[in-house]
Amino acid sequence: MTRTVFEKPDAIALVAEVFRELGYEGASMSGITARTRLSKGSLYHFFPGGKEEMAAAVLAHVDAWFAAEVFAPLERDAPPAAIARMWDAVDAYFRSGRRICLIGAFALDGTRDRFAAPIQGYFQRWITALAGALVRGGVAPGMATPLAEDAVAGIQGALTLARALRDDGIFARLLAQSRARLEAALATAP
Amino acid sequence: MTRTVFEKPDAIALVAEVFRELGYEGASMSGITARTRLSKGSLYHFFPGGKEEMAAAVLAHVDAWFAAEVFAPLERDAPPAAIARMWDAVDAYFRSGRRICLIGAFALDGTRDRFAAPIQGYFQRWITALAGALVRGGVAPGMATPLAEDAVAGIQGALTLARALRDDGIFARLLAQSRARLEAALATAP
DNA sequence: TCCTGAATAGACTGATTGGTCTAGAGAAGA
DNA sequence: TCTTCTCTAGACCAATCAGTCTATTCAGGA
Repeated sequence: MTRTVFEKPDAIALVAEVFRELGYEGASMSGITARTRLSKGSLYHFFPGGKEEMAAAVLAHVDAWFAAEVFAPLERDAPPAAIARMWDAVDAYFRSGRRICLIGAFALDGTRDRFAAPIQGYFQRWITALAGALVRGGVAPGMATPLAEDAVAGIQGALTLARALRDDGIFARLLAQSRARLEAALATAP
Repeated sequence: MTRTVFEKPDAIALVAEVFRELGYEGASMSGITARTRLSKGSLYHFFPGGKEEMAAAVLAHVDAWFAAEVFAPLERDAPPAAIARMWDAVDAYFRSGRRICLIGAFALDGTRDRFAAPIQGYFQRWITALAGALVRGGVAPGMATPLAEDAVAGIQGALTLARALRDDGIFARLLAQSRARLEAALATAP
């Protein structure tokens, strides 16, 4: 019998795709084993806490990606470049709306209470980092947070509409509108 | 033994709240019977097709409410009044973000494929009706659809953020921003 | 008053669930 | 080569799942 050896990061990425496709409750252990080709033995070896630990690991994995590619640049780099990078990263990550935001989906799900802290932390940090970049870019502090909230909400809404309408163009169209609003705010800033 | 008699519309409303709370996959029959206080006998009497028929009835019920309270007025009434009514209806229906959009949640869920047609129809009609009202209000046809898409996406995103952040104020704040954008577009229209 | 049929309650069933456990494969160091 | 330890395979388990079925309760018409 051939033995394919995985490492934990591989397992997390595979499991993430299953949760993305089926949702937390919809992803049964048999569904996960079938799609990932990982046996129950492997899965429980990597995630002794079972499904809940798998989901927590997946959320942490997504959060880490955004922290490195989006949040940290927003907190660190020059505002216009960091914000431009954010839009590009978002479009690439969500594959023009064909991929969903697991953290957003979990927020709407019955799963919300179980993972409240990481879900809240992810969005909170995103909004705070973006608002901070806007302020550093010259936007009035009182305007920065509403603008940031609007941009993040716009992205989540765009993902919902892209999935609902199965329209490949709408995600990019909506992103372009949100992006233009932020750039207009930066352009009129002192 | 006391016998509490329900009618189908009552059953639909009760079941809708359970799906809202637990999601489609997360709502087991025992969970539904426990929360609605309807026995399996009653449930399968009203919905012989089981869970799937329950969910379809619930989606149709939500769609009918929006059709009557939002879409038809947008298609029929004077644009500024109809659009104002839309914002008020949305804020009231979603209870300032404490209630979620079942149709939006199903769109992100693994349930999406099962209910693709009603989900797509709901959002499509909303966007078309709103864009039509904007055009009748003097907005350039080329601008109306992007504006309408942006408004509907903004509402869905606001629901996601309200749930994720557990912030009672953010939903109203985001709605006010989207509303102001539409009103600005109408005000500058000829 | 007796029917009829809609509505209800909940025991029951086979399939599936999340999770456990044993057996063994294979890589790495001694 | 032998030993050790990580990882894999999948049989197995109790609990729960969606769905069926029978018995019963009522309300309304005849």
